[in-house]
Amino acid sequence: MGCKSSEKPIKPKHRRGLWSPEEDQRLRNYVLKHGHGCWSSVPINAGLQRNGKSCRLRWINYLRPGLKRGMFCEEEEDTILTLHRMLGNKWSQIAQHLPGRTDNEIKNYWHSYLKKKVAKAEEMKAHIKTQYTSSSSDINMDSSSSPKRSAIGVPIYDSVLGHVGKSLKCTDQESVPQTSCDFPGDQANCSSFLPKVLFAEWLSLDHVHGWNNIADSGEGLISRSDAPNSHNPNFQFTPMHGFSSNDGAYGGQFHNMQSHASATEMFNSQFKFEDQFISGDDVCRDLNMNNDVMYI
DNA sequence: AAAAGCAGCAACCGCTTCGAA
DNA sequence: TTTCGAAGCGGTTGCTGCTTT
Repeated sequence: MGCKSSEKPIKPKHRRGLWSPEEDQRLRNYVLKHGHGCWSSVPINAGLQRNGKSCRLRWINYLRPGLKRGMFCEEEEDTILTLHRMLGNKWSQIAQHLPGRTDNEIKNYWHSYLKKKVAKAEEMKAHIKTQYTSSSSDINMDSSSSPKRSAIGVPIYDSVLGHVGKSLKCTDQESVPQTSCDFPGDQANCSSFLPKVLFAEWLSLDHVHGWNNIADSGEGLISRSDAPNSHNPNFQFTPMHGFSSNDGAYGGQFHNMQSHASATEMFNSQFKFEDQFISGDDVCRDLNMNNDVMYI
């Protein structure tokens, strides 16, 4: 920061509005050739009648190489929903976990589509809830099989009915029906099959692909026997690739977690699932955490 | 066929943070 | 320590194209 440009900007009249292809070309050529350096000098040097801020935005949101254009795929949608639930409107942080997507794009997508989808699903869920509470005698609502408990390990918008089946990804091929809960009546069933805890969100790709490293570094996160393999159907990765261990919302925190207490604190401060706000105590009570290793 | 309404997206605005002087 | 300018970020606006009436 603190770019000290020798050329003092002489209050030029800045063009506004949509960018023309020529402007895009100029900016692209300039940045690719020289780098942006100080954004306020970019429009001057590139011969654009825009302000630096506008150039920066145009570059970041549209011209930057590697940007994905077009529809969001299912995985990306899930990731946004999950991260939004955890982080709120931290679009830039969310964008960090979606390579090729910009914060602006994600924000727009949220406002124009996902927000409504979530709201609709919540509405639906509320409706279902009222139906169940009015005829709950045949539904086992004890703590071990209630949707609340099941939801603990699934920081995904399981209420987004369109995603219930997809997001929850019941991975136990043998014992779990391959249903996607297509109709409301399935929701209770489906939740009872949910894997109990999913911590994949806190893992970086390194951790996903390099369990040896974790063990070798003594930075036990999850016991090695629980590493994802075919014998461990409860283990699951969500589509959240790229969670870095030090800049991610949880990566760093989780790795620095030194005790049950701090884990609880983190849960308490960060996790709000659905309309049931589950405390970290609730979660940790069900876990056996020792020496920085979390057994599931 | 035309007007009104709506949705999606790009861009702008204003505030905050950060780093250099 | 303070000041200033640049960058970053999230909220909002406004344009455009599509759909509905």
